Amino acid sequence: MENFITQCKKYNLRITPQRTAVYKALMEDKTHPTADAVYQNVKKDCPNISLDTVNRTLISFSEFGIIDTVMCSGQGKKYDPNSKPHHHLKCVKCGKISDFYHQKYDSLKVPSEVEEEFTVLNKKVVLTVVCKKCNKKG
Amino acid sequence: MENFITQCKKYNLRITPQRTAVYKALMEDKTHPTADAVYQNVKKDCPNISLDTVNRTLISFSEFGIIDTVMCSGQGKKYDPNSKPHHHLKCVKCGKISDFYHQKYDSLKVPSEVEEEFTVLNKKVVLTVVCKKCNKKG
DNA sequence: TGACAAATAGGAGTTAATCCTATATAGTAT
DNA sequence: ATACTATATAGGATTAACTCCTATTTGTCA
Ligand SMILES: [Mn+2]
Ligand SMILES: [Mn+2]
Ligand SMILES: [Zn+2]
Ligand SMILES: [Zn+2]
Repeated sequence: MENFITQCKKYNLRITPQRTAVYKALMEDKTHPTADAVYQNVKKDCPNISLDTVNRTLISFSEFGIIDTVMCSGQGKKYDPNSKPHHHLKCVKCGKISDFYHQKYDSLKVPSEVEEEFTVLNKKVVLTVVCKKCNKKG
Repeated sequence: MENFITQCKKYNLRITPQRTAVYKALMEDKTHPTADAVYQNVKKDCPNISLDTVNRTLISFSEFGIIDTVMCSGQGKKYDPNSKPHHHLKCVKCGKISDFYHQKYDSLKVPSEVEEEFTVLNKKVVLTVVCKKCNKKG
């Protein structure tokens, strides 16, 4: 919790009851929750919180790297027709996903425990980033 | 294109003009398109195709590993409050994302070209898979 | 304690994605 | 070739995720 206060001060985020409740709910969450799932949890502590506030809070936390995004902001699912071995940069602000090529990453071995249990269709390294353009903006 | 026919036969997908057109459009696409973007491209060849068909086709292609998904099926963006170094298994059928821990992956170095241009908030290896449950179903 | 920018609730609006159903068609057997 | 049947399709309806809007409240700092 001290960590929360430190982070908020660092990024000039006001310490509101809503933000605190969202942070707490996240710290207890071992899943990969959707905004709505977080909303449902937070409501226990903070019954009047709005879904919009939860969404805004999650977005700002992710933009500062306090939490990671699994699927990023933006409109619609995205598909990847590029079948060459490659890796991804995913901008947490604008949602853009760019390819990069890096041989050292191509040769990663899938752990055998995983291969025994799952059919692996694709593997890549995904870096969550803030891109140059978005860095300039704010 | 022979590849397309091979894949379709392998998975018992009928070779329809719509499916062919979607495949062609994907092979020419160097971006990470949304279903709607694919739809707009395919319409040039195939003006009467419906968005629903494009969506279904993309989902089936991704389920067979013909293309990869960047953001997966399912409802809503997902956030990740787990701040320990870990990696992801993303089931392309049910959309579930599970954590796995694998030390060899934790120590990946970010290429310096990337670090110079981007602020890196997080890095992980993401494996697109079909999970055990979904494998059984079909 | 007062001033002000930041944050919030709640509802409206906007898209993406899925579902539904009647029609069409690809593949296969005759 | 022809007929048959499961598969696939178009197009519209519905659902649900997300964002935007505006009046009101609240945290922070002087
Ligand atoms: Mn890619
Ligand atoms: Mn995770
Ligand atoms: Zn960006
Ligand atoms: Zn699954």
